[in-house]
Amino acid sequence: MHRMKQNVNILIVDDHLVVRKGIELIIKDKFSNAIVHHAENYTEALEIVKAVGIDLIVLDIIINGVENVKIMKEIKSIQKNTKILIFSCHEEEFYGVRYVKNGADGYLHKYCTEDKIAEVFTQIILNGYYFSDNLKLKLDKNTTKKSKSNSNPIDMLSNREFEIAKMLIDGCGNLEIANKLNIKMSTVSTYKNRIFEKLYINNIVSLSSFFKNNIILN
Amino acid sequence: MHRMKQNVNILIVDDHLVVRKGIELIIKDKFSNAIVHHAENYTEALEIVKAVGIDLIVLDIIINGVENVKIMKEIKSIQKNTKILIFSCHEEEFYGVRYVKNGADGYLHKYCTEDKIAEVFTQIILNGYYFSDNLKLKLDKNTTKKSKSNSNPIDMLSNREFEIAKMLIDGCGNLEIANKLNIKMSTVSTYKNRIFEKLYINNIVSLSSFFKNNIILN
DNA sequence: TTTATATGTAGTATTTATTCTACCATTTTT
DNA sequence: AAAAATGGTAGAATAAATACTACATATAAA
Repeated sequence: MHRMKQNVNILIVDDHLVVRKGIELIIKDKFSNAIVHHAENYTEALEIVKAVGIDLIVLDIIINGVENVKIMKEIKSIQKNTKILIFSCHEEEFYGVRYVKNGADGYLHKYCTEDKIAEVFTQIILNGYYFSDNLKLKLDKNTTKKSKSNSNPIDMLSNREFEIAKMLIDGCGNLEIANKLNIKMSTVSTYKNRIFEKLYINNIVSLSSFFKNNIILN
Repeated sequence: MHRMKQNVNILIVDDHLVVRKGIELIIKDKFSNAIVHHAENYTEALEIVKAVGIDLIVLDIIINGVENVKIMKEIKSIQKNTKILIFSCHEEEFYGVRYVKNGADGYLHKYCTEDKIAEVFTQIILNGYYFSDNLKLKLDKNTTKKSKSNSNPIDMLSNREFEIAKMLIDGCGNLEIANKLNIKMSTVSTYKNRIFEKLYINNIVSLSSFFKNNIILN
């Protein structure tokens, strides 16, 4: 049977002071036993993780940043029991699976109530994780399939998919790509869909920033 | 000579609870005479403006929001002395001129220190405005010379074009945009063309990197 | 105060993109 | 070895995007 530790060390990582303050206020209000630490960037965050025994990290994610994944791994390698809660203003629907697969123990949208925050924090501290029902479902689907989750998601693209992804990023339209590669446009569409599915994205802007942040272009 | 009113009514408009809480905490800490109101959307905000004499509104600009400019005008039409401070996580470099030209009395980045917040709030309450040096410069250029040539090309976009550009960057499709803005898809296409022409580009990836590259990070 | 330009908006015809299904040849798993 | 994915490819129907034209109104220029 679980019991809440006497003191819970919580680290809030967010580059906006007001957000940190806001989270802190809510946490302190609900958990009298919480010790709240602040970090406004990943470097600072890692220093604190190294110095203090952090139970829960509230992490703001930079969309499509490779840093996100990297930092989660670093955190876990320093203190494998530290729980990571992604607290983002981006839709769980699109990013949840990817982050959980890469080490997050929970995903919470910034647009949520005070009570939700309390609930999620309690759950993640007591049970070690918190996933919405929707996210649970998606994770199930995804786990049954074999996953190369540890590596770069872009590695999951086949050669042809990769080739087409690059052309899309270059601003080529489907028809143009079809002509250049001597395949049908519908085929290009099929690839496009598969690429988007594999990377959990849904538009070309995301694709391009995804690639840029992973420095794989060319 | 100015003197701080006995009570200052401040309205914080932001869809994220944590942000509102954070701002409130800082404000209350610095201004004992502040009465803080919350609104999580524009409808709520307008109701409060109508009901209470608001001195200062802290307004989050919602990217892709139709409402940004419109709401500022509505606020001013209800209470022309209400000061509007844009408090955004988006670069002033990018949005500042546009919002100030449309009614904002100040622009502050969410990424700022507690002291900066205090300074800006004080200034805007006492003097009625706050602009960074950089923003002042840009505003001058934009007012005296009408040459839009040496300023940011993005400023050449009309409000509507700008609005649509942002939505495109966010990955919205034409139809989606048309529905959100209650206009025809062909109209969106027209805008898209004009945007591309004005910026000498021809695809959305370029558009997004165009915008990103025009953001001067602090 | 005309004139010209910019802006917000559509209609329609046409071009492109997407969806959904499907096929076959490799790989991988079981 | 048999079963299940993966990867490369389309066809056809449908949906979405674009080009081009057009027309008020607002705004700036002459």
